[in-house]
Amino acid sequence: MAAETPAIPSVWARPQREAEQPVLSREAIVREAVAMLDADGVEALSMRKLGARLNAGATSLYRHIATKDELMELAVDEVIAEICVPALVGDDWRAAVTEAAGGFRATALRHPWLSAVLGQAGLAYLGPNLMAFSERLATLFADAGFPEPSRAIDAVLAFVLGMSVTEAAWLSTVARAGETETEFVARLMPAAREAVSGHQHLTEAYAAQQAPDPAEIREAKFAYGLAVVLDGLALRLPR
Amino acid sequence: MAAETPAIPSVWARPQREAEQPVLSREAIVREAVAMLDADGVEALSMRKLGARLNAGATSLYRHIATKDELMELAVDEVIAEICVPALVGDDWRAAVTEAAGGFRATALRHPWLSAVLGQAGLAYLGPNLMAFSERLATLFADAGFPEPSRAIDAVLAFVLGMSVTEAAWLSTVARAGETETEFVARLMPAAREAVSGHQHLTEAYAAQQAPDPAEIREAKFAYGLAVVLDGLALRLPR
DNA sequence: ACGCAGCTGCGTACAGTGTTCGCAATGCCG
DNA sequence: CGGCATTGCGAACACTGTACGCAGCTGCGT
Repeated sequence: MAAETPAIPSVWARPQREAEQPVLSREAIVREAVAMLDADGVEALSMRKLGARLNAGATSLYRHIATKDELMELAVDEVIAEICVPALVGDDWRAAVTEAAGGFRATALRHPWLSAVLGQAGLAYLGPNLMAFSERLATLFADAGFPEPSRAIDAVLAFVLGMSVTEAAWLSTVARAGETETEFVARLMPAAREAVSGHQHLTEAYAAQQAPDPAEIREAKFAYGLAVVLDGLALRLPR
Repeated sequence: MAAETPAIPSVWARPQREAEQPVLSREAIVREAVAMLDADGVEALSMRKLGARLNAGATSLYRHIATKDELMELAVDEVIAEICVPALVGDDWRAAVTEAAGGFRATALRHPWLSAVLGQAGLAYLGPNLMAFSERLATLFADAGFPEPSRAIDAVLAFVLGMSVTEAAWLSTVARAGETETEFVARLMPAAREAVSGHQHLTEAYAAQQAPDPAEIREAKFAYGLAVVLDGLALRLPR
């Protein structure tokens, strides 16, 4: 086996920073990680693959990031920034909260891995974007006149998170199967019928919901539940 | 290197089914898996370790279980069985729903890995115990006279799941640190103060909640949010 | 202008993961 | 007693996250 050519030292021989790919940075890593997570889900993200996408070795990433878990925290905070919480205009706090809740749901569905990560690490993150999100929510509820804004926030966030977790997990399963939601539902029908057999109310419920589009059902569920929560909160407003 | 001794065939030489440990069965595997998950969390469960705990090789488990994901589904359904939903007596549906919700939360906190798994798979499982749970909830809400029982169920389940996910993830983090909740809170204080600095309402909220026991705060949050949801649902009862 | 320190990238290596496959042993049934 | 289906298992494969030490580049102080 011949040794490699001794590599004449020349400017032209040197690779000149690999096609001018900009340097590895924490921001670039997080951005690319989010892209990979969006594209192929949480189990498709490995340090080696991520490094390859950035024209870098796997272990180079560790110069900018302590551990994969930390990378996940950063990715979470990155997408949290997408949610926008409107300020309160007039006294229509319901509209504002509804928009914020819808924004959270939209983000969770756009990045279905988010729910899985939150399930493992909770909302205990201290990232700046999550903090800003919470603060905007807090001002919203405080401006609306709620006596215990943080309690109200916790209630609506719990509902929104629970809904989003369920929906996102379902969508991930559908995506893994590589089918559309309607196809998947059709293919799951036999097993579902079998599972609910012998349970009277469940069978009725299954028979009842026959909307053309499963996405509409999900959206209606979310709207209904959110309205319930907001109604409950409204009772706690002074006057 | 000498070959092993040729193993004289004798009754006494044969291991006689390894200390009379009962045979490997699906139920035994799931039971032990739940025990390991409870003890050391979701990342401590590996097929090899699980096999070792059952005096078996890792790959022997695959005779009874198709894949680790399937094992997780079985584990989830196993612990779901712990939640008991009371039947409706009289017209006090709030008490019944509150008890069911509390049961869900208690189970989720007793098995903190549950939320992590549900975060990846949602409530889309079709296990018999989950089905029975849903059916009992459905009869409860139907008996209470709700026009759309499944909508009501979805709303309260979303809230309960969201709360439980958050709490369980927090508790898992605390457990990984190997401290009590109060210790961990104390150690996290500086970082938290730093994170909320510059956010007026958050700072106030942090200053406000100074209960002696963090567990009490969590419980109060849950009770408050659940009351909100139930109030909202009550408005949807006919009459 | 030069030397040196520190930062960045990376190849190798390690311990561990889920899962497949072929082989051995066992228990059951005719 | 013979054959068969089931069960357990060791080895192997393709991966994973990450520690470590070495190379090269950059920029600073003198």
